[in-house]
Amino acid sequence: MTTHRLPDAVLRPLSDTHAFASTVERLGAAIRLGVFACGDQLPPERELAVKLGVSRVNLREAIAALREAEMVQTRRGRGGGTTVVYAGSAAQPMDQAELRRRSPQLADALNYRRVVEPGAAYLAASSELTAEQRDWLADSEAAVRVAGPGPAYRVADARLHLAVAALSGSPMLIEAVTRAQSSLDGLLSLLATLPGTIEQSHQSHRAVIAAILAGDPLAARAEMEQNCDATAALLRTLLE
Amino acid sequence: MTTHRLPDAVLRPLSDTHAFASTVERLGAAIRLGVFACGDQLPPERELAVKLGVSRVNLREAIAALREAEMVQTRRGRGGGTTVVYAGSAAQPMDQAELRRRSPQLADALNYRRVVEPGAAYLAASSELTAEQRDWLADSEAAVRVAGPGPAYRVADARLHLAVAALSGSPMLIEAVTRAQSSLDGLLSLLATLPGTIEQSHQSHRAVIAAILAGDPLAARAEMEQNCDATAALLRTLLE
DNA sequence: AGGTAAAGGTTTGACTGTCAACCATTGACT
DNA sequence: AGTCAATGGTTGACAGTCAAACCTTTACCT
Repeated sequence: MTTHRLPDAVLRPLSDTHAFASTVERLGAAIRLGVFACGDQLPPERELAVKLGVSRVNLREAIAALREAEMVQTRRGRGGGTTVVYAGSAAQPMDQAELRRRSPQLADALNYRRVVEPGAAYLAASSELTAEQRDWLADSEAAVRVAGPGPAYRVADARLHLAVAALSGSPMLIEAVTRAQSSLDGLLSLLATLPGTIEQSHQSHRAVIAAILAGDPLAARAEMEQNCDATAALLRTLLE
Repeated sequence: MTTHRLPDAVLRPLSDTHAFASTVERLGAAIRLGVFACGDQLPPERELAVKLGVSRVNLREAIAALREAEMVQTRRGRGGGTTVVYAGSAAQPMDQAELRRRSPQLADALNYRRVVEPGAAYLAASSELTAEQRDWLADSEAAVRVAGPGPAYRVADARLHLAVAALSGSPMLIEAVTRAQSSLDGLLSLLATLPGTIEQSHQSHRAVIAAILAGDPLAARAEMEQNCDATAALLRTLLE
């Protein structure tokens, strides 16, 4: 029976070995992806610890690590807190060695992304959006167009994709898109410097957002698929 | 700026507070979903602990819990081990109270499933499948047709869907489909007793598998979407 | 100036999970 | 019968995690 492959396919170690490392990873990803923009303040530690589901002690260790990496600054006292600094360029594009080493996971993430992001776009287009939500989408799209090449572009792009995911209204899909964007961050940063690619992406984004705002799920999905395919095609050549 | 919603959408507590509970959950799900069929032996504890990424002590506690629930039996000594018994009917269909309580999560899981399962079917249809893999698919589909209504049907159905996911070759998608199936298990068990529904599913499954074997990704996805939509339509009426 | 509130910083003790080594039981082989 | 090997069962030391209480710093308000 070939069915015996199922256990090996399904049973996997839980990635979350150490709460500390996992928190560094998640918080770092949130900052790199622009969930917190440069200059933003993180929520107070007590609050953030609850949101992340870790103890304050551990969250503090994680923040200390990010401070070490010069991604955040901390001020004490009333009105103090932890401030994001230098967001975006903290994601150094991968070098060749790392690319080759992580090639299988990256290829997987590209496939995954091609499934979940169009799915999120589909759902977002199916939803009744409030005026505020429509503005958010439009603003995010405009921000991508305004951002020049480089880290700023990458951050704006991630924010747009996460906004689409958020408007899908599905927590499981939001998490999925976040994971995909996070896994591919180093890779997508490589594309953020190619003006030709960026111009193409602008059109693609415009089409996706227009379809979502028009309430056309199939079109939104198709356009998002095209967007993923276009970037994936460029990236796969780097993954030999 | 409405963008301030991003942090709340993205930052979520990690569900995996206790390794023990999490292991019971994952192992139990694997058994309920038929990853291990009734009569199968689980791998030796030392091996399984590694695969699940938990200590042996914790795995043992989890197995003890499953033994308490009469889902497995354990024999000591050489050739001994833990054997799955009673697989499938251990998933009691949810009652009204639980349905209403978990309604939001279930609705989310239905959406999620509608994205990831068709995506997995698409990828599986895009892959070059070995003869063995093609047989696995065909056998899984036949097993669903042979299974009568009730728990046996639910298990065979889950195995088929997981097989499709496994053949997508994408670990991230396999995990996604596993999560979706696991979240919806209690709900889908409710449908496993309706002969009309089952007959409809048979045709749907046949179409999905045929499209995958024919190497037609778009058709495979479309058919899987129809399958998800059909069950979701029935289930959503239960989620008021 | 003084008080208060809001933040980060620190300490402590209990709990949980992990790891490694060892024990006990059973079947299979010689 | 005797031995071995594979398996589950048990224990104890160590490290990670957490919750809660407390300290320190700082800005704002009166």
